[in-house]
Amino acid sequence: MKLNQPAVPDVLSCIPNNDREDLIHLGKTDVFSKGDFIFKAGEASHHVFLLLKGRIKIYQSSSIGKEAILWLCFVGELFGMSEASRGGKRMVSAQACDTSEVLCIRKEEFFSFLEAHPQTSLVIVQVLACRLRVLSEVVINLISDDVRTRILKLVLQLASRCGIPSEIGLRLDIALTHQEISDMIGTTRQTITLTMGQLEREGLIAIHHHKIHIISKELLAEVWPAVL
Amino acid sequence: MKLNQPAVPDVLSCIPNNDREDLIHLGKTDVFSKGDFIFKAGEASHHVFLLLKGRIKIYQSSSIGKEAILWLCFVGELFGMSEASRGGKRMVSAQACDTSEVLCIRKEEFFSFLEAHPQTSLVIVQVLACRLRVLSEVVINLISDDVRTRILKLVLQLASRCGIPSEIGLRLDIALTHQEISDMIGTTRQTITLTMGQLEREGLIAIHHHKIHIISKELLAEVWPAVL
DNA sequence: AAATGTCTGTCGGCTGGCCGACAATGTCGC
DNA sequence: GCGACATTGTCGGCCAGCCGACAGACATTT
Repeated sequence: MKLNQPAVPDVLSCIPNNDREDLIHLGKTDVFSKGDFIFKAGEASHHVFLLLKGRIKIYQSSSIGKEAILWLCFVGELFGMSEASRGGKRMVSAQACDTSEVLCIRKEEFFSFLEAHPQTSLVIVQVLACRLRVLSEVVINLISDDVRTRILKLVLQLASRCGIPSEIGLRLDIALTHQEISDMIGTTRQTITLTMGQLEREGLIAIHHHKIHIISKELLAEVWPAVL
Repeated sequence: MKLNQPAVPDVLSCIPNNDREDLIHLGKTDVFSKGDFIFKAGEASHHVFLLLKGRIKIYQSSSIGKEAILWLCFVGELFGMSEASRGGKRMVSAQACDTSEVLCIRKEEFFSFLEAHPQTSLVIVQVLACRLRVLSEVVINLISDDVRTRILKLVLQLASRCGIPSEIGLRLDIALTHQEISDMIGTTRQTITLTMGQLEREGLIAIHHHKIHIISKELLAEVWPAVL
């Protein structure tokens, strides 16, 4: 199964302390409730966003109505930057998965901030590089793995970003619908229902209160090598 | 068909003039012949590379032996950066498609150069952002289009990067094998042979001397809207 | 010109996963 | 508690594209 989990730098905690203060004062905070859009594909891109609280999904819709979730954004991460850096229209949409607090920064201010803070610039380079690696991994998985494997890899990947120990193993601390999972690995809702059912029956994972638990020793060993 | 072709900033021509000089003096030039590896997956990543002449393909191999070509690198573009920024092993391989001249820069020197040249840093951010958009597009295409559409989109995409006018339409100025094409869109060599044959018979494209020519008015209109 | 390797063309069988359809089971607002 | 809506579970039919196999076409080397 061998997972190359690239460290995902969370911007806020990676930049120099005084830069952080300055950056936060650059924007104003907005609150979005579950389901609200921070921006939609097609809109002009004037801002860059920093997630202070909650969870955001970044996704792109295809011409035939399919949606691909390209990135789940956790606290401390920056988003909406790759389009803002070019200007022009948004290609992707950003939607709140939970009630979320977002710092909105005008792109002109953000980029002149970067120009004035070279160390933070380097952090941004690393963040983008990291996303690039993750997305490359998604491409490889799409072309070479079947759905079962893709689900397992997704679960492991998520575990390393938001897994918390529980009585029966490791719980992924986010509630996902089958539809969302399928949009993350490029398959259909029905296939997810089917395959996750199999994985559950095989004793690899369990679902409680809409959250995925990793319960097989083998899977746990991949995310948690230190403990076992 | 609607193609979102993001401008691909070629680093060399986008950075300030004096930065360019300095950057070039930072590294030493190496020559690779067709088929040579600039680096391979699994190696330690000590350098960042700038392509001065030729063409490089960046690809990743999966556990079951499939290869995904993630990026074709043209003159002026930087590569090997996203892994160098993290340190650790290469996840992808870089192989010369033609005889190529490459400027090799030690990563420490490169990143301290960036820190000292904030404007160039911003260009790098844009380059990465651009790759990210292209790769997102790849993901979307993989999950929602059939092979025929994926081939057409690839052809249009390549046309905008290396198309040159010819008597019968637009010629893509690179020789690609069917195997390479299939690695770029995530399918098999046989399917490419089959589908490209259909496209040729339909009069959309033509192959001469191993190079793809776009000959249908409709396709040309997508890459060349100004001319028609 | 023989030998060797790489690339293209073609075929048939097989199957993973898509699609539509429908029922059952939450879940939320009022 | 009761609709209204979102989510999950399940099934059968169907087909795009995978896989293996092999033959011919080129190109390169010796």
